[in-house]
Amino acid sequence: MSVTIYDVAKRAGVGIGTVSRAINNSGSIAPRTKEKVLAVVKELGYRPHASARGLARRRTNTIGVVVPFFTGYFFVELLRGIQGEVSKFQYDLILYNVDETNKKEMILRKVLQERKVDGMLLISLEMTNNEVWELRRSRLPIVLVDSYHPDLDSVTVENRRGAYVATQHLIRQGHSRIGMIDGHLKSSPARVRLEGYKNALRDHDIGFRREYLVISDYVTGEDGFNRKAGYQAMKQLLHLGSNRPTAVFVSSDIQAIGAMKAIEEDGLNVPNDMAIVGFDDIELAQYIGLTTMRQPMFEMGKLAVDRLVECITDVVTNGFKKVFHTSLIVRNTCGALRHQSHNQIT
Amino acid sequence: MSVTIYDVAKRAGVGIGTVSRAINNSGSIAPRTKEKVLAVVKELGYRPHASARGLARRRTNTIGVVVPFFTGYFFVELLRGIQGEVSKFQYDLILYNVDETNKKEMILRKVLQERKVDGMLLISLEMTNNEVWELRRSRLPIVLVDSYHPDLDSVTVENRRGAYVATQHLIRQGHSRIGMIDGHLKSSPARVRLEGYKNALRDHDIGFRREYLVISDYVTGEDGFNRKAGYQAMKQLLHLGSNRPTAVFVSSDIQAIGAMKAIEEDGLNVPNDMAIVGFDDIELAQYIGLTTMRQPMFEMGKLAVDRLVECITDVVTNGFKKVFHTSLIVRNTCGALRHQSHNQIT
DNA sequence: TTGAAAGCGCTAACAG
DNA sequence: CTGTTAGCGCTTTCAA
Repeated sequence: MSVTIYDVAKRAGVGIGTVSRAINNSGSIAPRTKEKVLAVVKELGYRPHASARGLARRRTNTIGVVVPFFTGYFFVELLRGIQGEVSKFQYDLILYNVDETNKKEMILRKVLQERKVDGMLLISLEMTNNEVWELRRSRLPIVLVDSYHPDLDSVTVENRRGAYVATQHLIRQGHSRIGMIDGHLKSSPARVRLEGYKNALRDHDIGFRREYLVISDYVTGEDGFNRKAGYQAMKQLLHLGSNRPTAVFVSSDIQAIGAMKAIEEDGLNVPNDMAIVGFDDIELAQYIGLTTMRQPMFEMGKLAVDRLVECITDVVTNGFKKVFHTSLIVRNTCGALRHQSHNQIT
Repeated sequence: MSVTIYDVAKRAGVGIGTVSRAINNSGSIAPRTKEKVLAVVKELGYRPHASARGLARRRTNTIGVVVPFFTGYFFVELLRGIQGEVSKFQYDLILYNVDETNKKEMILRKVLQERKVDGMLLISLEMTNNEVWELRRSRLPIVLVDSYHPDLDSVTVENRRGAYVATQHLIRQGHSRIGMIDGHLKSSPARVRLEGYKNALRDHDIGFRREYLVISDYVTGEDGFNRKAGYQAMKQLLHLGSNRPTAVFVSSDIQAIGAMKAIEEDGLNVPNDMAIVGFDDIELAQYIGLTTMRQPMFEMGKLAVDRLVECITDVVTNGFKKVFHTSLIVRNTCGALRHQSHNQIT
């Protein structure tokens, strides 16, 4: 069958212990022996069997990423960052998807007990205290990405501030009837962005109007951060007729794209009839000239992996919290550049 | 530490063999015993250790997906289909990414020898005869997706026919100066689509003009199926001035989006000055009204997994070839609907 | 420095 | 039907 450590040992005329030491540069081993063994390893094309090694070493060199649904573009960018960094550390990556069938608790329990992974990245996942307690008890290294819990390491973004700045930007363009389209409030970024939006209104003495807030949860089981949800939400705002807002802060770019479709269908113009600011800065935002709050998704993924690997390999103390900044990217949909030339593709 | 099969056995007052039989419903076991064991399993929250099981059983219940880069939107759709089906079969999914650092051969060898997965899906990966030979020798079940080799199972799409239909559609709109923007020719879909394009021209007595064909390989290391590449390629076509084509078949929607940006920047209009047909039907195609050839990405992923699992669990004969059909989705960028109303979001 | 041997936790063959 | 035992392939003491 496959070549094993015994084959290598026999061929090199040594014991299997020596082979193991050679390939792991562990213990002490004579340079000459090591060389000889490594030559045989290459000759036979030997590579340790992952399960055997995992069993003996209690480490799989695999990390798990748990994502709620395929949240789409945000997640893809993040995954890019994660994937690159993971493979840099010579780890493999298992993708766990939570949805209606695979409930979060089930997956977490499964992952914790099977010990198929050495650590986990939980993406945009709201954790209850109970769940956190279980996680900590299992001693499996965990890093939260795009969500927060005081007792776990996390990599997040300044959602409150970001939403605040976005809203403020709209206010500064002279708007006072400013709506918001948000994702489902079970998502904590969605909740926090709503706060930021409200704070900005309050600080500028603009009253919050319930009818100007639309929470997208159009499709059950999803988080509302998708194009259709944005489309539906904007339709709802447009039904307000002449009372409609003149500007809307949309909680994700992909929803903003849907929203703009709705506006266009109504024969209205962005930004003249309705100004829009999104959130995320996905690749397409640039293309369609969407003003948005950039979050450094790629870097977030990368950093989360760095931290996770650190937790796995070193003994570290808990309490890592990294909060990335968002930045306002002004393009055409907010009206600020109304009389300037279009931006270039870079 | 973690609860093992011994803990369960002791608590239930049986041997470990019995526990194993109970949780695997293998061998024969008295209903009462089984019940008792299962109760203890639940009580203790026992779950077999993946590595130990993998070692003993020689099966990991994991499948690997190898993708070249993150080919973007096409891949995301595919992954959706794959992920859903994989978890339906109770498998986990390891994502391997091939890029400059992680060369294809390295990854394949690694995967074949580590035996971390029970089977592999290779996405859009061109395989040499040599590689195929090694794959077959390893006896690891493999299914090719979006690429083809006579000696391996594969799930593909009618690229030639698709490109033919797209081009023909443009011809039928009255165009005779028809260009093509293609991905890098190391990608077999790119090559085959080029053939389809040429065939359509030939069958309609239109000469192939070298200057109307632009191969995007703008960014090294990528396959050209991205927005910037499409943008650059269209720029190049527009440099032809009044000799430029009046219609272009673009090999992927995401390139088409870039191409349309270039057209717009030149102050030209789609479809009046330049008609466009794309390929893929990614989610955004609908939004921007892009006429395109739809390929059933989700279904392709699903079917590939079905077949792979079949290969893993049953003894099957080689030679599975599924070719999905493409279908022309007429929207606004080809000019066919010039005088009709816009399409709706569905 | 190195070989031999004892597990790692589980499955599966083998007695009973 | 069920307990015992021999591996699965590797890492890691423990002597030598």
